[in-house]
Amino acid sequence: MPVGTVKYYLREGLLPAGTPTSATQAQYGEEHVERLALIRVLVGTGGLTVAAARAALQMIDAPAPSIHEVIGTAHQAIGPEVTAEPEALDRARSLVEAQGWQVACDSPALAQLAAALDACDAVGIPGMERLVGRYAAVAEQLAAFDVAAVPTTSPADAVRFVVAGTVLLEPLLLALRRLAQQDASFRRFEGPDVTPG
Amino acid sequence: MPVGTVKYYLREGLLPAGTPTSATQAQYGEEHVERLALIRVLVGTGGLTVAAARAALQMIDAPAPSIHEVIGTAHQAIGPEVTAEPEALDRARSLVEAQGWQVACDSPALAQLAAALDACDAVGIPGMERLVGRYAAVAEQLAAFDVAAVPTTSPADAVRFVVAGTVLLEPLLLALRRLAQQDASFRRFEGPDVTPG
DNA sequence: TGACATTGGATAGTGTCACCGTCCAATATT
DNA sequence: AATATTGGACGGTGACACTATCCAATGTCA
Repeated sequence: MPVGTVKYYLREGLLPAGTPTSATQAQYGEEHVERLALIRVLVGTGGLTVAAARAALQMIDAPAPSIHEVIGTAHQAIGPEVTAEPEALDRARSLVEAQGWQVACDSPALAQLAAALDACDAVGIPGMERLVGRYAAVAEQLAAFDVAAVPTTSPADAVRFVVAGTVLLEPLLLALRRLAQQDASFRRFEGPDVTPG
Repeated sequence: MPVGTVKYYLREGLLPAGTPTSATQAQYGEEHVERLALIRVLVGTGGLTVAAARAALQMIDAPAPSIHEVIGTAHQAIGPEVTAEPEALDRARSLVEAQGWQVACDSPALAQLAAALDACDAVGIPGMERLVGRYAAVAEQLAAFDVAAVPTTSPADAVRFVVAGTVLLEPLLLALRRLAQQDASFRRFEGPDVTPG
């Protein structure tokens, strides 16, 4: 990892300064190395901006007492900032309500859902209602795994898991979906029989 | 939509030029408006770069005969370019094999999966094996919906659906997962009883 | 002890990306 | 004929994640 990048992360407050031993020297420990790995992963694989990564790391440094709160704050810090029309938000809210989900009515994920629905409408994806229902059912399964996997050993562990998991399992999920799509399309369109010709 | 942006898309080859009626005039039709909406959605909500969007649109303009091929090419065009170590790639491949999935052995989604797995390792997410297996099962469900929903009315419709669906259903899925997480964490951590205190 | 390399800190520069502003000449419009 | 609009070319802008340069102070080694 380039030195300049480390300095940049120090400057941006992602990486805490070492304990200074003199005017031009500071001591860094194992914790700093782990922190750097976490930053690289959040910014690199997770695709977070450094601002979002800073917010995420601050949550890890100062864990909120309630894990439910942590998840909400993590979503706030991590998710892309999306603005949606009020009526689109209402649609998203009613969809969530139809699923029987309890979510904060000002959650940024609602705006993200609203924007995604609007986008699908704009290009006219056929059979969206059915698809959304099934996606919601699947999302519920995923969330059950995620939340069940949150360690209860200590608040710090829980926060770290929530932040890292929320960010890192997204690319994992998308990659798996793509691979599964390739398999499914192979089964459906290439089939067991060779393409005639 | 600002005029400058439209000009930019024209310059970048995302939007085909209108039929010129004179040296300083050109005719645009409904198709161009639809195209603009598609572009906005791909680069806005879908988060594609203009280069990726151009590749995606080129697929729509010149549909490959086989839909399976289209999906592969779409993943190539749309997905982030990720490089992974050979051993990480092998791990991803063996995971895919364990699922019984048939995928092209050079699919970019494999590199994405490998990178995601490496990232999870780097920060030490506990219980990854179980989680990955469950995520894979869920991804299989999703892919089944997706592929079953591909219209067979015409190759053009199919390609359009695949490209738009691949891109747009990702933010939808992520938003739904976040909302479902909030609900699940509410149920687990806030519970039916009010926090004592 | 003295030459040299390294470090921390500050500052400014780089490359990329999506987009926006400006200009000009040619054409519509009134 | 006067004015407005358009297409096209070109350069500028702001955000972002770095990256290079400089300097003074310190560490290291002969």
